[in-house]
Amino acid sequence: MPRQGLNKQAVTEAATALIEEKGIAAFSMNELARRLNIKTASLYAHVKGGMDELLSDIKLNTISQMTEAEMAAIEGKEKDMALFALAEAYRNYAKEHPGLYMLVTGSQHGDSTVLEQAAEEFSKPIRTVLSQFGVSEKEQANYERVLRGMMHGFVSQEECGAFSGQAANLNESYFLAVRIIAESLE
Amino acid sequence: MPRQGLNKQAVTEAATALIEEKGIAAFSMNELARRLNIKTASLYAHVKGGMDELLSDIKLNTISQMTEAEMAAIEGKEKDMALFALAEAYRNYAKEHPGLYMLVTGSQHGDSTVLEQAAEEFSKPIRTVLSQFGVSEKEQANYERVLRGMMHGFVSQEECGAFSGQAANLNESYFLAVRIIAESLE
DNA sequence: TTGACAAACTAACAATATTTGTTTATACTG
DNA sequence: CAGTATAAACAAATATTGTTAGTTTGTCAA
Repeated sequence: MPRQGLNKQAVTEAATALIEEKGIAAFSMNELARRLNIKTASLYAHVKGGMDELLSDIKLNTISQMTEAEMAAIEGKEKDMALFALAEAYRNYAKEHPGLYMLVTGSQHGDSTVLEQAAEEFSKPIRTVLSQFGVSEKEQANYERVLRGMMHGFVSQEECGAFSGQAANLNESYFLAVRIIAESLE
Repeated sequence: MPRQGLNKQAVTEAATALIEEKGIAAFSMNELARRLNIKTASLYAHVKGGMDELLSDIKLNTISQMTEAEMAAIEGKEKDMALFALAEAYRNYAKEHPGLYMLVTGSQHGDSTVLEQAAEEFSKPIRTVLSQFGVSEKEQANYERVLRGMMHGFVSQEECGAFSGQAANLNESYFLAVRIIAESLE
């Protein structure tokens, strides 16, 4: 009855905040509605596509923010410096927004349209950096996969606690991973 | 009424087969029961811990099989040859059992006990290979993370379709990734 | 003031995992 | 062979999920 005048954007922002706080596993339409002080069914007035549309929107927003942070990080830098800055920005975003990062990189639902648009935007900073090295177009495509695989693999395993061994700190390991790629690019 | 005499192992195998065929997203206790021609509630007679226990068991089995395949692949090989064989075996297993691989590497549920045992077993083939190179204990821990991150990141992104770009084939890209690490190890 | 729009509600459905209590087929025992 | 015990399978019910349809009711504009 109080009627607070929600709209799609407010709902999406609340959902994003919820995922950031509690993680993707704890997210549910019920929890989101409770957070907004409305009944669960009322959510569908604002986000007609339901949970799928909601999560797709959040994914797209997240990808935009992440690439934006990466582009800002590499701005004005060249070759090695740009590469290290990119890798650091990538990992930092994942660590600062673990829930959102997991949502974006979690494969499950085949939102082919979302995924395709995402793949395009996602690789822009990487291509920007790699184009500064003197490698062929074909080699650049290879290195894009190598770099992306490396960054995602390291970050996702770090986040889910797979790197438990205490020896050697994680920053050092990640730095080594990027340095290996940098050296190979010359 | 027919009474077919199921046991826990048979249920686990059926669940594994279901995940292999339809993928982890399509798995449910209902679907599993239908497959076994029993009612859903009857499953709990065999697997008392419910779905969690069932999936944990499958995860552990999968990890064992995967490491077994890797150990077999590197058997008798040295240094570079062992490294390439390990990387190939890792990727092959993931491609042959995409559903199981996703189940194991999907982070969500914090089965801390399962995860810890998994992490130990999972890294055994990697440590076996890396110990053949003349690097310090500490450097070896770094390279373990690098290699694991690389393999998982590449394979998981390949599997969820993130490597859409047509230029350069995926085998070549993966080979490059491993070669970069191999060269750095010398 | 009145009307219209839409925000929010109630009620209901289907599908999920799971628990409890009951039947009953099978295997073992006297 | 008869009888009993074990447990395989069941039916019924509960608590969550996400979601749809229909209804009430603020709120804003005419």
